[in-house]
Formats: sequence, C-alpha cells, structure tokens
Amino acid sequence: MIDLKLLRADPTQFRQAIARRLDQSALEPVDRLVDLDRAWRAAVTEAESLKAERNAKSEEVARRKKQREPADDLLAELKASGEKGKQLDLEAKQLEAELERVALTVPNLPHRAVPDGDAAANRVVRTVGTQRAADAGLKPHWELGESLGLFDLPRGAKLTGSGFPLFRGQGARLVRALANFMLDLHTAEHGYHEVAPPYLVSRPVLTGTGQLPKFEEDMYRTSDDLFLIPTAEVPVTNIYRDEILPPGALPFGLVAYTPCFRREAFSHGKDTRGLIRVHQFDKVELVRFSAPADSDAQHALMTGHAEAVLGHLGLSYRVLELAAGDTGFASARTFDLEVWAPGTGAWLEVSSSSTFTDFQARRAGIRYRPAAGEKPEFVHTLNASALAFPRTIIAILENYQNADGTVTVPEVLRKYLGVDRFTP
RNA sequence: GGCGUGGUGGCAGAGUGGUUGAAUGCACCGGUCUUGAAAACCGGCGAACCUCAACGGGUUCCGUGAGUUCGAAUCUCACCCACGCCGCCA
Repeated sequence: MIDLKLLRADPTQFRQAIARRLDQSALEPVDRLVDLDRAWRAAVTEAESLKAERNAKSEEVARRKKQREPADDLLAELKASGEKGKQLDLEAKQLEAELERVALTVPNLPHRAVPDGDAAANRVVRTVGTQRAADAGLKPHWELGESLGLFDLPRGAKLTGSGFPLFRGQGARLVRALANFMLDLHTAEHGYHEVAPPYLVSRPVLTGTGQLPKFEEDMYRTSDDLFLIPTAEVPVTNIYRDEILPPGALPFGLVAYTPCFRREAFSHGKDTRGLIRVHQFDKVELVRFSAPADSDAQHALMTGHAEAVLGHLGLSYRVLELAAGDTGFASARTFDLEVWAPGTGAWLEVSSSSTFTDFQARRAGIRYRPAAGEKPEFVHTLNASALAFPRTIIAILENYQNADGTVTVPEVLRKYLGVDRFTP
C-alpha cells in the first residue's frame, strides 16, 4: 500500500514517480485517489464533529440522570440527530472503503536508484564466472533429463497436465539434495532462521504481500477460498502481520523451502520447453525484515546470499538491475539473477531479489518499535529466491554435461547425492 | 462433524448500559535514593485516523461484522479463532 500522506503532500511528484512504471493502468487509480481522499476527509470531519456534539450531550444526560434532573429536551435532540449521524457515518465509511479498494491497486513507488525505461533498459550489474560455450554438441536439459531418467515430463502431464513435472530416481534425489544444500547454506553461513509454512493461504495474507487484488488469475484457488502459494514469500512475510516487533529485533532473515504454484495463465507456448516454465516447482526463499534506513544495505546483503548459492554450485551467472518499467507491482527495486544455460543457449532467471520498502508492511500491518517508548513504524520487507529449483537443475545439467552423455555432480552436492556423476 | 467453554492493552487479569481507553499486577520509560546496581519510593506509559502553522482539539478501537439504545467492553444475532470432550482419520 502506498502512503496516502505522500500522495496528499505532492500529487504531481507522486504521479511522476508512478509514471516511471510505464503502466497507464497504474496512473488512473492515482488520479482517482486524489479526489477520493479529499472527499473522504471532508466526510470524516463532518461526521466526527456531529459525533463530538452528540457525545457531549449524552454525557450531559448521564450527569443529569445521576442528579435526578429532567433531561427530556436533550433526549429529544439526540433522537432527532441520530438519523443524520448514521447517514454521515455511512457516507464516510463508503468513501473510505472505496479509497482503500483503489489504493490497493496502486503499485509501489520505484526506488530512486532504479533506471528509467522498460525491460530493454535493464542493466547488467555484473557477470560472474565463465560461460560455457553454447556449441552444437551440447544437449538441452530436456534431452539430458530424459536420457538420464531424472525426470519424466509426459507422465507428470498424465497425472495433472503439462507443467507438472515428475522427478524420479537421482532426479528426485537431486531435488532433495538442492533443498538440503540451500537450507544448510543459508542457516549455517548466512544466519537465516528456518521456517516451514503453510502452502495454502487466505485472501488477507495475499493482499498483504500484494498478489491480491490484482493477480488473482495467476493463482490456484481452492473451494474454501484459499490459495496455493505462488511463492513462500507470501506466508513467510505475513508471519508478523499485525504485529509490532520489539526494539532490537531488526534486521533478521527467514528461510523456507516450499513448493510454489503458478497458473502462468497467459504464457502458453512461451519459453515453456522442458523445465523452463512450470506450474509447480520447489524453491528456497529468503525473506528479510529491516529498519527503513537499513534496507538498501540489507538488499545488497541478501542478493549476495542468493549469489552465493550459484557460486557454490560453480555456475556462471549475471546480475540484472530491473528498470522501473519492468519492476514488479509490490517491489521498489529488483535484482534478477540469471544463470547461464549453454544447452538451451539462454540466460535463465533463477532468482529475483527485491526490496518492497514499506509497501507490504503497510498492507500487512508489520511494524517495529525503534526504541522502548518510541512510536511504532512500518518495517521494510525484502525477499529473494535462493534459488528456484527447475532452472537451477537446468543449469547444472547443461553446464556439467560430458561428451559421453553423463553429467558430473557439482562438488557441493555430492555429499547429499551420494554419487559424483549422473549416468543413464 | 457434534457438544461445551472462552476471546479485554506488550503479558497476566478485573470490569452493575452512563466521565471505562478501560481497575490491578508485571514489563517498559523518566526521576529520587545509591560509589554503582538492586530494592524502595514518585511520576509516566496503547494504537489508528481527522483537524491545526503550532500548542492543542476531535473520532474510533475490548476477536470480526451487524443490531437494540439518547448512550454498549457490558444486551441480541451471525461469523471467525482458541481450548476441552466425543466421533472420524494420515
């Protein structure tokens, strides 16, 4: 949720900041909010002043009754103004509900450091490692996965539909190995506290992180009006919803290993080959809570934690800073980590590291107390995948493949897999 | 799923329909005392919103939402959640 006070203070500047997203549909609600906000405040002021008057008279009634004095005149006045009070109250409430409804559709303000432009303006911050040449002899991961018996996409599709992969044998074990490797790394070396959250969440929780109300179509919904999580970000960020964190609690990080479910409703036929884009996948997610002044540093730190996974796996990757027009709805600033996949011949996004500033915290009511006795303030929330499994698996298979059709297991995974090579 | 009990401030825990945002205790903050700390004593201490240049003023909040009433933490209804017992079950 945007800060209405910022909009009120300088609507022009606010509008320009939102305009950087190059999304016309984001500006329309901003313009409506200015008018709605004015109308709402006028209604509140009017309703509250009548209430104040009525409260004073009610107190006078109580005083007189105690002293056994007549109060019929006041009672008549109160009865007469009762209907008007209800009316004014209702008007204010309706305006407030509309105000909130519209406000929830406005995206976060881009961070000042974010470059202008659309996806074409995304900036490569750094490239790490040496890319294995995409020569003709290299196989894409879907061929390797099939020949090595690591996953069976046709049978996965038989169970559910396309985009629901079935891993088996060493492939299934690789999934488990990646989970353990990543969790061990983040808990032991990066100081994260491990959580295992619910995979179904409610509407208010999804509204807190920003998936609702705008992106309902992207998720799977149950008959109980619960949603399968599209990312662990949702339950983990909301752990502290409607809470005030005590002084000294910040900053801290949580890590969770969960499946993620995404309908990918509008992306059929687009980069869907093999494991590149699937409806269900596993992911280890980092979530951090920070004081506002500290969040940029926390963002860099967390991005480094995600990069460390790629580093340990010996994979070549690059870090992209997304331009304002390509940054997600709730995010103020995002770094994408793209891993090099020589068999596919493409850079694949394996992580998105974002700071949400106070946008999610406002929606979810996550605050902290800077020091004992001080006023609560909204925290800053951040998260990064570290990493999403399918594309990590793609990169491992394609980068570590050998001329004889086998795949060497990266050093750090061997103790989890028990083998140093995938063979047919 | 059935029956029952309960949801009050950071925590614990009172609360006859009328100065109750809410007693009391703990915690916390400031002060006195002390070489220092503790103890003791004194004072303070919820959140959100509207308004105001500011001082200040006002409104709302006792699980959520409706209702009764001039007035609701207190009465009524619905819903949610927690706990207990029974049933079912991985």
